[in-house]
Amino acid sequence: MKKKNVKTTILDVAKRAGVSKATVSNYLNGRYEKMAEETKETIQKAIEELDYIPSLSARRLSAKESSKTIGLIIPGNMAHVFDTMYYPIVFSTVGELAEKEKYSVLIYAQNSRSEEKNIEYLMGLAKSMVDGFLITNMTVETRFFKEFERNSIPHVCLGKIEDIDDYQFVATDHEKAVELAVDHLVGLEHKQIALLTENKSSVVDDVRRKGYRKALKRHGIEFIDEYCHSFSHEDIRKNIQVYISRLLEKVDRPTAFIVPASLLIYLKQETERLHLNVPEDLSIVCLEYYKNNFGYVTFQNKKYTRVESVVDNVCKVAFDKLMEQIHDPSVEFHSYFEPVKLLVGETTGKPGEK
Amino acid sequence: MKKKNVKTTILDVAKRAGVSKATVSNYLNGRYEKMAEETKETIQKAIEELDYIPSLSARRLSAKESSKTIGLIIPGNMAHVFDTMYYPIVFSTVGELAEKEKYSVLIYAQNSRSEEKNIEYLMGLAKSMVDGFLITNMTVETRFFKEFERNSIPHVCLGKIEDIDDYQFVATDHEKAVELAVDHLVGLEHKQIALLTENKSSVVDDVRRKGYRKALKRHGIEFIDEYCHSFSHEDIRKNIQVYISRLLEKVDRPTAFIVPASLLIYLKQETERLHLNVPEDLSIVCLEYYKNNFGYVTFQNKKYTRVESVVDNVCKVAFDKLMEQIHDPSVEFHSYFEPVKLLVGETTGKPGEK
DNA sequence: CCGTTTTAGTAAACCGTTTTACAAACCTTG
DNA sequence: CAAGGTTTGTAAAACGGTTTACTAAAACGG
Repeated sequence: MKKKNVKTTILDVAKRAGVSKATVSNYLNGRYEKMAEETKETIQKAIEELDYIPSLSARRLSAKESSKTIGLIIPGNMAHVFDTMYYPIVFSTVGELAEKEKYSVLIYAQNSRSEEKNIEYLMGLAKSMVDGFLITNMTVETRFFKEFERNSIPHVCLGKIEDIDDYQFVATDHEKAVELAVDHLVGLEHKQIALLTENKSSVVDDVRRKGYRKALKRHGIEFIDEYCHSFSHEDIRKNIQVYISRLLEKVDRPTAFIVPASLLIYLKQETERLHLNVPEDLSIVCLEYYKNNFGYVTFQNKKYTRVESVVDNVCKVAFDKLMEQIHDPSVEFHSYFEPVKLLVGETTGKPGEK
Repeated sequence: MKKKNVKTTILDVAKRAGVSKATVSNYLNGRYEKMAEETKETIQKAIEELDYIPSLSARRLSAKESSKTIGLIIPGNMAHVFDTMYYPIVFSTVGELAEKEKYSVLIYAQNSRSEEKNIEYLMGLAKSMVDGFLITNMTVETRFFKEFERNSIPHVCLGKIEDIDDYQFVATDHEKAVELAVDHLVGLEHKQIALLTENKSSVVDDVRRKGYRKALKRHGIEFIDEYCHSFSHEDIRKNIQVYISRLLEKVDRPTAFIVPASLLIYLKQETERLHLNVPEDLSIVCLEYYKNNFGYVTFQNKKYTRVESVVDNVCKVAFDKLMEQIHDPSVEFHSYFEPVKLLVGETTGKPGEK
C-alpha cells in the first residue's frame, strides 16, 4: 500500500538510470536496436525501483493516437433477451477482438432517461472518449443513426432493423435461415410445418415469421396461424409445454418443426412424453446461432438438422468493419449478412417414413 | 461526411476568433466571468466553423486528470446467470452512476485464455486505462484480489465469496435473507419449510442453503434433504415443474416455500394446477432482489410476503466505495452487507388456517 | 595512426491542453 | 488629468511523453 502522491515520470527514471528521456522512451517502446545490454538493465531497474507507470494521456497526446476505445451500446433493460445467449456472446467476442487490437470496450447501457439525454451523452463520448460505436440491434433508437451520420462517427449496427435502410449493419439473415429450413422440409414432402420462436415481437422474431410466410407462399402451402407461434419471455416460463403438447396432440398436427436452439428442450420434452419418434413421426430443424448451444446438440443421440449462422462471426465482421471505418473514414460501407447454411442431420426425414 | 485529415486545435480556434489560446480554454471550461459577450460569440462561431473537438489526452495530461474510467469485470461465459436479472441490473445501475460522476465504464469479459493472461491484461489496464475495478462475484479468480492488493489498485467485489475473507466486498446478505424467511415462517408455526433456489452451486446458492440450515437448526427443525433443492440452468428448463409437483403431492408436503423471484412462476403454476390455496394450504415467501421483478409481484392478487434486498443499492454502495478508494487510497475499506428486510404480505399464514 | 563507419545515446522540438502571473485599455473619481 | 479599479485578455510555462536530427566515442580498415 504505498502512497504515491507525486507521480514518477519518465524524467525521474531517466535521471535515476543516468540516461536521457529519449533512451527510456526507446526502451519502453521496445526499440532496443541501439541500446547496450547494460543500459537496458539499468533502466529496467530504475523503473521497478520507482514503480514507474507511463502516462497514457501523455503518450497518446504525443503519439497522436486516439483513445483506442469503442463504445458498445446495449439496452438498459435486457429482460427480453434472457432467453438467448446473445449478449454474453457479444460481450466476450467483442472483448476478445478488441483486446487483440489493443482497443478497449466501453459499455453504454441506455438508461431510462430521455432519448435526448442519451444522444447527448453518446455524442459527448464520441467527441472525446470513443472512436466509434457498436450498436446492438435491440437497442436501436433510429435517431442514433442520424446523429452518428451527421457527425461522421463510425458506427456499425449488429443486426438489421426492418423498415430502416439507410444505415450500416452486420446481421444474421434470420429470414433466409427460416426459408432454408422450410425449403429443406418441403423438399422432404412436408406440408405441415410449424415455426416456434422466442423473443416475441422482437425484430428477429418478425423477420423469422416473414421468412416463414414467404417460403410457404413460394411453395404454395397455406399459412396456418396455429402452426406459427412466438413465445414471450413469460410464455416460455408459463405455458410453452402446454402449447407444444396441444399442437402435437392435434389430429392434423405438424409433421415438422422449425425451432431455435433455446426452445429445443421444450419440444424434446413433449415429444418424448408423447412417445413420438424423430424423424419418423416428427422432423425437427434447429435454428442455431451460437457455437456452444448449451450442449443441446443432439436429440436422442441424433444430430440435429440445423440452419447455422454463428453470432460470433457477425460480431467479428462488425468489429472489423468498425475498425475499417475508424481507420479510414472515407471507405464505403456495405451492410453485410452473415451466410446461413443448412446442415442436414438426422432429425429430418420424409413424413411418416421409417 | 467531411474528411478532416488535420486535427483542428485550440490554436486554430484562437487564431480564427482573434483571441489567445487561454481565452478559448476559458470559454471551453465555462469560465465566462471575465469575458465579453461578444468574445464568447466569436469563439463559439469559430468552434463551429472549424468543427473543433478538444483533445481529451491533452486535456487530461494538462489537468493531471486520471482516465476517469472504471473497469467492470464480468465472466466470459454468462450462461449460468441467465435465470436472474443480475447482470442487466449491474450494467445499467453502474452505468448510470458512472455517468453522473463523469466516469466511463470499461467492460472486461474474462476470456477463455489462461488466468495468467487475464491478470496480465487487467494489470495493464489498471496501469493506464482504468482507475479501479468492480468485480462481479461470479467472476472471481482469487488471484485477482492478491494482485490488485499488491499493486494497490482500487477494487470492490460485488458479492461475498465464501472461504475468502481478506478482500473488500459489498454484497447482498443472502444468508440472512433466508434466515429471516425461515424465522417468519416458524413464527407462524410452520415446520415443513422448503427452499428452492436457482443457480445451482453458485456462491449465492451455497450461502442461501447455509442460512436455511442454520435457521432450521436454531429452531430445532430437522433438515430434510428433499425440501431443499437447487436448480441448475438446465433443470429449470427441463424438470422444475416435475420436481415441484412431486413435492407438492407428497403426503407430508411442505407447508411453506421460500423461493427466489425468478422461480415463483413455476411454483405458482403447480400450485394452481393442484388447486392449492395460498396461504391457507401453502405459504410462500419470495426472495426478491430486483426492483422490477418481471412484474410477477402478486399471487392471485395477493401481495407476496417477501424478503427484500435490492441489488441496485448494492451496486450503488459498491460504486461509491470504489470512488472513495480511488479518490483517497488511504481510506480504510469496510466490507458491507446490504440490509435485508422482511415485508409481510398476504401469501403467508399459519399452516392449515383459513 | 588517421579517416570512416558504426554504435549508443542525447538535446530539443513538439503534441494540445490548462493555468498562473501579468498587463493593456477603459472607466472612475477626487 | 493622474491615480487607481475594472474589465478583458494574454504570454509562457507546465503536463509527460515521442521523435527527429545530431554527435561523441569506439571500432574498423588500410
